[in-house]
Order: sequence, then C-alpha cells, then structure tokens
Amino acid sequence: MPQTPTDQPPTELTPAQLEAYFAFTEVSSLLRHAVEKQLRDAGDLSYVQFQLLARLGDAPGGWRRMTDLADGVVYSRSGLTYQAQLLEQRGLVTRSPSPDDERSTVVALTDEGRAVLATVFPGHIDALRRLLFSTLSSDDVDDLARILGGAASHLRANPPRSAAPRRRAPRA
Amino acid sequence: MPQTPTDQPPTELTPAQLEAYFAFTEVSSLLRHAVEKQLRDAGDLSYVQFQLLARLGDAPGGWRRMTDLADGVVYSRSGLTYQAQLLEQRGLVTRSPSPDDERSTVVALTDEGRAVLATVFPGHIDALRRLLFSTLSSDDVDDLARILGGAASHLRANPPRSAAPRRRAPRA
DNA sequence: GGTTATTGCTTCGAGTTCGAAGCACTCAAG
DNA sequence: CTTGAGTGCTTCGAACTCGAAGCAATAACC
Repeated sequence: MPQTPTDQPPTELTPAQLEAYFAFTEVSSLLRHAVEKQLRDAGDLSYVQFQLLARLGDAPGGWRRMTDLADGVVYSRSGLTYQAQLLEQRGLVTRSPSPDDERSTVVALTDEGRAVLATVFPGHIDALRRLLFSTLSSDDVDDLARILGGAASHLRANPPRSAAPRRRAPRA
Repeated sequence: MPQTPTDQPPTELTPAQLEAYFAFTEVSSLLRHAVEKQLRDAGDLSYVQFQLLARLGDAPGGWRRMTDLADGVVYSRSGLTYQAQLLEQRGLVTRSPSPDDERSTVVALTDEGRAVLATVFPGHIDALRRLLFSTLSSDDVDDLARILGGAASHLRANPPRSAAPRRRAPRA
C-alpha cells in the first residue's frame, strides 16, 4: 500500500476507486432496467410511477404535496406533473389543491392505486432479492447501507449548484 | 400473522436492505445529475456521450464496434446510433464499415474527440472525488468494489429475460 | 395597505430514449 | 448456387424528460 505523499488530489483515481465506480454504474443501469421490466410486466407501471405510488403508500394519510414527491424521487417538477397526470387518468391517484395553500397540489392515493401497489409490490421485492440481495451477505448489506447512506447525505448537502444566478429579465 | 419459521424468503426486506436500496437509488440519481451537469458545463457532453468517448479512448486503437460500445454502457442499439450520429456531426468520432464484416460499423475517436476527452476528463475525475470519494475511506472503497462487483456479475449473468419469445408475425 | 419577492405548479418546446420493423450482409445446410 | 437462419445496424413512431417561461397564490417589506 503506497503512501500518499501529500494530501493533494491527483488527477487520477486509484484502481479500487475506478473499480468501485464502474461497478456502481453498471449495477445501477442493469438493476434499473431489470426492475423496470418487472414493473411494466406486473402492473404496467414505469419505475417513476411505481416510486410515486410507493411514496404515497408510505405517507401518513396516503397523500403528499407535488414538490415533496418530486424531491423524494429526485425528479423534475415538470416531469412529475406529467406522470401525475398519467396516474390520475388511470384512477390511481387524485390531485386537488391544498386547503392550506392554494398554490400547492396534493396528490393522494386512491383505493385502486393502493390495490395496484399491493399487487405489484411483492414482485418488486422478489426481484430485488433475486437480482441484488441474493448475492449479498448480511454484513455486505450493512456495509452498503452505511457507505451509501453517508454518500447520499453528502450529495444531498452538495447540490449541483442549481443553475447560475441568472440576471432578471429586462423590463419593457 | 405467523412468525417466519425458516429461511424461506419473506415478502419483505429487512430494514438494512431497505436502507441500502434507498441509499443506492438516491446516490445513483444524485450522482448522475451532478456528473451530467459537470460534463455539460465542461464540454457540452451528455453522460452517455462522455461514456462513449471514454470507452473509445480506452480501447486499443481508439475504435470499437457499435454493439460492443452499446453493451459496454448498457444502452439500446438505436439510442447508440442516435448518439453516434451526434458525435460524428461534431467531428469527435468517425463511423465506417468494418473491413472484416460489412455489416458492422466501426466507431473511432478522432484527434478532436481525443482532445475533448482530455479536456473534460480531469474535471470528471475531480467531480467524482468531490462528490463521492471524499467521504469514503480506503476500506469503504474496497468494500464497495467487492460488493458491487459481485452484484454486477450476478446481474450480467441474469439478464432481464430479453422480451418474451414472441410469436412471429404471420406471413403474407 | 401596497408593492415586490418568492413559492408551487403547469405549459410548452426541444431533445432523448426505447422497441419494433426493416435492410444488408454473413454463415450454414442442402 | 440457393435457401434460410442469424447478426449488425438503422429508421421509425411513440413515449418520456428536462428547463424555461408563464400563472396564481403567498410572504416579506416598507
């Protein structure tokens, strides 16, 4: 194990870091594709739609505000509007203005939405176990949770600088 | 509701598994968004485009077949055709039929493509270090590489059953 | 109270993604 | 040689995604 002479960051990653990064991206892609296929077959849901339903199912009262939903799944506002429309058309959620704040829209799970979620969920869990957790020891899972949990916090704290502070539009 | 008597898989995940999974998806989303922003700012490249250039830069001779490129980045063939067109229009790659096999197209990095790659690469590495590796110990990195490497192999070995064997279209 | 930000969501346009279908070439079998 | 299967890539259409711009409601300030 070579000593790192000083702390100054080199322009390269260590082999282990590269390996970890490639493995991460590969698992990310493959797992996502596999899960999407399973969800499409089981309940004709996209991954995003499933995540939204799952988050609603998890919420007390079965409803959330649009923005909270979007933040929860790391998703654009406009994209969420689109998906929420689709889910509403299928009768899986309702959308209504919040009584608190007329600006915000509250998305709520319908009975049918809850039913679909209940139908799809076990298959999703099975897929996860089969694809991901079947090869992982209990310690591995703990390690993953600890390491990635820390990384997630760090990433949340360092947002990708949400667009440069743009100058205001010129008045007429 | 009875206790879980044996090892047979329950329909739920353990809290640690859930935690690991959520952390994984969150890191995946956040890291992807952040890296995409960095690449767009630095060289007006999408993540996919960067991955393609990087893979070409890594290849002996600086060229690869379309299919090998697509498999390498877990990407659809048609999507690759689209992105390869964009890269070709920008003069970063060339496409030409393989002398070996007239069917296959060989994508090769141009000098300009290599230059762009050299420009963008350090920033990419820096971003990775800043966003991901700055919080990880050397042991963490080793653990990640080991655990996710194993998971990746397993996923590669269990492809999402490439579409059900659909019946062939009726002849005329 | 009245003006000026800020917030929450939607609409819009442009760009990207995928799978299915199609085309061209190669290989195997007769 | 001829047929048929298989492979490699592209084209096509439909769906999805995002950011910018727009609208309405709330909050902040004097």
